[in-house]
Amino acid sequence: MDKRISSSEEAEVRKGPWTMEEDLILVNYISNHGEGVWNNIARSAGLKRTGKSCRLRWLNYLRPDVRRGNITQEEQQLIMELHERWGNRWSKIARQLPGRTDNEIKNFWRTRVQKKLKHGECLMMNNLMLMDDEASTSALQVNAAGDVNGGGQPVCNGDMVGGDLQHGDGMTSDDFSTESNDNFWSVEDFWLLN
DNA sequence: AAGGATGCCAACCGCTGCGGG
DNA sequence: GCCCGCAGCGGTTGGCATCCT
Repeated sequence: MDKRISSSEEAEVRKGPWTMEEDLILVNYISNHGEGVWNNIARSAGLKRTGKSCRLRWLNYLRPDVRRGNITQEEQQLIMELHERWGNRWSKIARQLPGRTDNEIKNFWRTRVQKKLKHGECLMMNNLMLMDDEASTSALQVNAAGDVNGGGQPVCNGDMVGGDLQHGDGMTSDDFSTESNDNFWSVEDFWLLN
């Protein structure tokens, strides 16, 4: 390896949260030149980011068709079904949900669904342990392996409807605006700016 | 009101597959 | 057939926000 090059390049590469300026540069560049080889985009646009990082930022945040905000009940249902069918194929699942990114779905699954499932599993385990020690372990294995199958899904769905969805339903448009607040800015602003 | 715990999300990292030279 | 570079994917982490005690 050429240490000279790698060290100087490393010093150039920026990491961490994207600034508004960087976002603007990337959006402008892509709207002018279109998508292409990401490493070239990063270089040509004058961004001190890796192509990988640019791609991720574009796909997950800056794309004009990206939908942000709460996952709707229909989407949750669909995610459940697709996950049951395909497992952790997030990109595949995301393609069935227009405007949603694999990252978003993955995060959604990990933070909410999985925890609900875990909770459901705990409740289930408690019940089973009351019934029979041996049976509880085997039942748990089946549940864990089958993910949202069987016992998982009802618990999850019911819980979600009671918990997250009362958020989601009541907040849809409102939440969209607050979602992109703080140090982040609405993507629509970008496209308006452009 | 303050501090700690928890949840959520953006971004990074490492691996894999694919296409071109 | 092999090597290299790139894109895409899934897992993981860090930091901020919110909630709870």
